[in-house]
Amino acid sequence: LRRTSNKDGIRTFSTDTELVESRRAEIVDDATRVFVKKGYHETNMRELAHEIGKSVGCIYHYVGSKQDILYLIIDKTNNRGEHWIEGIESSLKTMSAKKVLELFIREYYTYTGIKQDATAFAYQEVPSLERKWQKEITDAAKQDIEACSIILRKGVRTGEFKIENITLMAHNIIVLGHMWAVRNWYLKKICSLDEYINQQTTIILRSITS
Amino acid sequence: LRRTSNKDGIRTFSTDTELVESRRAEIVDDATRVFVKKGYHETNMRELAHEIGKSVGCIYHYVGSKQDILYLIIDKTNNRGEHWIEGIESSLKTMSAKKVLELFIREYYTYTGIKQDATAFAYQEVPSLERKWQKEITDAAKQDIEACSIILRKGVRTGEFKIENITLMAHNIIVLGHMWAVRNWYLKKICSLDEYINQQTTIILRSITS
Amino acid sequence: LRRTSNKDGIRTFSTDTELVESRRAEIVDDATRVFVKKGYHETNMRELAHEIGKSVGCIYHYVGSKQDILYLIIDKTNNRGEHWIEGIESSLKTMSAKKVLELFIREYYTYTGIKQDATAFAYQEVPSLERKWQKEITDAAKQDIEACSIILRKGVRTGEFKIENITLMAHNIIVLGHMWAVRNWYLKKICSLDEYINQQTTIILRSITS
Amino acid sequence: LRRTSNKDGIRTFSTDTELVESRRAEIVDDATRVFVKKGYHETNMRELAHEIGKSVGCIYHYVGSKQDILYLIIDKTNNRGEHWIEGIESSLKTMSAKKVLELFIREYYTYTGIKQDATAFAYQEVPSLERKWQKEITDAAKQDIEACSIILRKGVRTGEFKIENITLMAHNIIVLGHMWAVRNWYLKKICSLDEYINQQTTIILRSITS
DNA sequence: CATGAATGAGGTTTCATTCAT
DNA sequence: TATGAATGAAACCTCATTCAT
Repeated sequence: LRRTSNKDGIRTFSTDTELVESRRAEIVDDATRVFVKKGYHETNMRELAHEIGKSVGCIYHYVGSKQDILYLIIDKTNNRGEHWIEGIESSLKTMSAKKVLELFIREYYTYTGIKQDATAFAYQEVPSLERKWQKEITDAAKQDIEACSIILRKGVRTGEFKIENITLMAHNIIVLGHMWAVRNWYLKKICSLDEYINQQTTIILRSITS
Repeated sequence: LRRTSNKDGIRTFSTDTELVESRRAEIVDDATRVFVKKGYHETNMRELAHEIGKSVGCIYHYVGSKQDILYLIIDKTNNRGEHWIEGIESSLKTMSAKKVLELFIREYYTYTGIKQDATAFAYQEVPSLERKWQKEITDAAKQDIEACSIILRKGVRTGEFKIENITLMAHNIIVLGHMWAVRNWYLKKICSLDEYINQQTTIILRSITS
Repeated sequence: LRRTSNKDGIRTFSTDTELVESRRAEIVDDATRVFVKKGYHETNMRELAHEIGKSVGCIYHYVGSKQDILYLIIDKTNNRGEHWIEGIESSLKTMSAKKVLELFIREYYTYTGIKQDATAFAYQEVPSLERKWQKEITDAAKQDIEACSIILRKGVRTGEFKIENITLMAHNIIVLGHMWAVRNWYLKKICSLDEYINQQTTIILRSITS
Repeated sequence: LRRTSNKDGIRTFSTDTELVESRRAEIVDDATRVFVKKGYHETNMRELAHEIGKSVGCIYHYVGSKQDILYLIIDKTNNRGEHWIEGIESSLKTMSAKKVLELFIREYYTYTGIKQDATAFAYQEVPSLERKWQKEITDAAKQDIEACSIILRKGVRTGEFKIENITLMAHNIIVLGHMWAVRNWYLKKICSLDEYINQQTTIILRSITS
């Protein structure tokens, strides 16, 4: 049996693209749960298969290796950059930068909070991806910062914001969003996600409002 | 299997406490370098031994397992909480909270920056420690936040600062320090550590100055 | 590390009970041959796997450890107590104790003689089992002696035998059976198993016939 | 440092024969205790050294390898054959074979009983000696049987005994002596060594008295 | 002579991956 | 397509032995 190769560069047995997509979605979602709970390196394929209710063989029909699953999980937490940018650019036409920033923070932090496990997991496991994929992942990550930068730049241009280093500020905003997931073991004891969003928004705005 | 154990609960064959201390220090320092470069899970004990110029057997004289090394590395990046607190409390007697905070940020970020690799490594690998040790590590981590909180509380009391949620703010300050290490792949392209410290100090102060 | 375990408390990855039974039977039989020839401690798992024509991984599907194999081998030479007792009790209803004892000796010694290697091996290796299993093994061993005691007691009651210490005599009969295997390096030079059985029967009967 | 070689063919660093003898005696006696308790294969040299209050290096000054110690232990439980024979032959000149046999059994069983641990240990570990030494050990073991045979032969000649197979009978007598040690886990619950000797003597004599 | 730190080959066991069914 | 038994390379760790002190 020859293995075919799809656009992700991840091998499959099946050529039925739709089936591959749907099975992969199942595998990735379930594996995220399992890996987050037990750890990627600490979970072997037999356990994974058992936990997600599939056979080892079945998994390998839709995915070329264990690391492929890791890649798919991490990739899924990241590939939103373009998505944000589109929305932001149109919003900026009708709203103040401050308003757009508030909305962006709420949306981004909520989104990250929903995918909390996967986000925390990504922080942890990116370094064990092959270098080739690390590049893809970090490129995607840069898009989030770029999206945020667009808002900040606009605000500075309109005089709403006063920011010394826009990229650094955008970076701060993005990583503080991630921290809800990464440091949830600490933060969940001091506030809810909603409070976190409100309070961080206040803090951020105070530090950039001119 | 008679092995003595020292205060860390980490097994060793040697009873010469001083030798154990010094050999462990060597192992931990060298292993940090190797693990950071190649990854903890991706480096096997033979490679590690070769890279650090010791034999496998020699390593296992001073350490009970591979994970013990991981623990010692992570522990070393964390056990400073009490240290900060002492200095802070005495400084607060003679300086303004603002001044102490500036000094604290500079010191903490510099310290974290020097141990950049170990700090980033800790973020990545804490989840693969046994639960027992995770507790120890997170307890130590809380002390850093507590140290910072002391300064913020004082500033609020003296009216220098205006802060809605002190713990959250302290948490922000601490994690932004860590981010220099964790996100160095991105940040090093936009500023130096010194610039990072200066700019973050400005941002933080703007967001809390009353 | 999810592994199911069957009634023996010996771990396996398979849930197919029948397959487990049959593969274990193969492993135990073949391993007995190999261990007897090369020694348990002197044979490593790679060699064992090679000699029995299975892969190392395959062995570990059906058995949790090397010592499990040792236990299964030793257990197999022992778990017959109940079996004997049944037959003995029914025989004693229709035959004289002397006749039953003669038959028992012949059967027991023949059985032990067939499993010569395993019997000798058990004498040698029981001490290297964990204490928990040593108990199981010695309990099983006691049943053989009990089986023999039943015959002797009956004979004493009917006046056929005159025995000072029935348990000791039963013990003698059983261990002299084992000795064919354990001391075969010596005994095989002086008689055949058949001669051994006949002559020991004569000796035993002379010492207990009233 | 070259290693010299003494008459046993066991290497030493020291050429001071007397010191070697006395240190070896200490090592062998203490090691017997340790190996009997924890098992030969289950005790490593570090543990052994610790338990017998010597350093690893010190042991290796007087003994060439771990197996050498095993050999010396086993050898010590066996090399008595000639000793018995001498005494027996002179006794037979003045006493009846029956009387000499009684004395022999008492002495041999007592001697074996005193060295119970070493005797049991020898049964267990002979197979893990190199073939060359196994030969030496079994040759020594044969001398015990030969010693006993001399008595039986004399008794048959004088008409005191009636024995079908003298060697087998001698073998029985010897191994029943060993069994006190080997099966002590069972026998100690049913009689004392003294009772064991008395009762076995009775049983043996009943089976050979004409 | 005595010590015990150091060595590294080799032990047992795990586990990603394959492939016959 | 789906299964899970089988594979064997490679992981972690042990331990008999050496040798500088």
